[in-house]
Amino acid sequence: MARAGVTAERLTLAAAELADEIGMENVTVAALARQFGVKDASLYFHIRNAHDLRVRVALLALSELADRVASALAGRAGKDALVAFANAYRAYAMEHPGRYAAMQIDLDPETAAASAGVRHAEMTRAILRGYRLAEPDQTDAVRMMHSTFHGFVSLEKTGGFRHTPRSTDESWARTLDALDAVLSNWPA
Amino acid sequence: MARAGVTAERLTLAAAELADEIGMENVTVAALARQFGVKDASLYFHIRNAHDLRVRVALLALSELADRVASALAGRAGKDALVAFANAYRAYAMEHPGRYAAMQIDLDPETAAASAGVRHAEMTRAILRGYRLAEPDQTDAVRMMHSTFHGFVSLEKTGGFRHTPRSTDESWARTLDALDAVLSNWPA
DNA sequence: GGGTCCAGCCTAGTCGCCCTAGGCAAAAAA
DNA sequence: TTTTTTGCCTAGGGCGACTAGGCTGGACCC
Repeated sequence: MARAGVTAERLTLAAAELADEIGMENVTVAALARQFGVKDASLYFHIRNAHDLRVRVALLALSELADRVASALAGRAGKDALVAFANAYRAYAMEHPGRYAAMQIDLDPETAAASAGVRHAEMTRAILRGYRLAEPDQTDAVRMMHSTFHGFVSLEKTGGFRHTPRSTDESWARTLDALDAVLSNWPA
Repeated sequence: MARAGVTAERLTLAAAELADEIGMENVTVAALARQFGVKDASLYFHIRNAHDLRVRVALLALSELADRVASALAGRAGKDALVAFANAYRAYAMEHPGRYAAMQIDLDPETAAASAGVRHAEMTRAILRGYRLAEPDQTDAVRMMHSTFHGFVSLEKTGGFRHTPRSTDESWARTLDALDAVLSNWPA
């Protein structure tokens, strides 16, 4: 019998693409097996279980996102860097809704510590160097930034902004202006 | 055979409480039936299907949250109102993680239009009256506010802030200060 | 009080998914 | 070539979503 050449990496990538097409909640071990022309039981040689698969997709997504943010950030500083970061983040979420959804599962601490989430956090802090914030304001500002980005993207995707005609692109741009303003003048 | 007295309302409430205890993703029709000492098939007389149940829980949660925000807001204005709104929002999400998770499913437009989400939106706009913002800045500001609240709560819950020792309560308070500052001085 | 109706429960059964156990053949190693 | 490992298979159990069809307790009507 010809072997399908399944590996954990190929499974993870296929799961990520499937997630972007049909939604993460519909990515099942059985559906994935079908894509490879293989029985579902066979996949358990490569992944531990369904949760393991989701974690792998989340880690892939975190790493891809960190890469995109990193290259968007190259050579920029201040508001320029803030906007580049934010746009890279939102663009990734819009292009890859399934991967973005996968990123939201909570990883156990050691997995999270070994993930690209760390690079992500470092880049966020790097942006704030342009705004000269000392601790603990810096941590608070990082958290606010991240909250704004994630909250906006998440509400946009679940239709939380649909009831108003205003363009979400415009609102996004103005939100970034506001964020820049408050970071430049962080209240005591 | 003694009747269990199941109604759609009681099912919805029980599902909401179950969600807060074991997580929305574990609220199944079968589990709910067990709580009522009834077979799962029997529940289909009261709810259309599993999705219908989730929508009912979401609507219940939206309505409860709108009530709490409304009473928190009574008699307040300006930053006072902003903080009261935000704290009511976050407190609800922390007390009722399952209900909060249920709120995130996307409702079809007409259901959403008939939901308490509308009251919620009105109250958000009411807060902004204290900051004297005209359209379209008002809409942008509403979106930013909502993004910040939802993003913060959501990241806090999925452990996105765990890698830094800083108290999340403190960060939350400072984030609200920052939001107040930027709303008071919205960039042109 | 007896008959009718039907809401509210039931059993039985289908299907899809998750996962384990054990078998067999192809590919790789010895 | 022989042995080992690897990658797939079939079979099967458990659980959840949902449908079809049957029984019954209680409300209403005469």
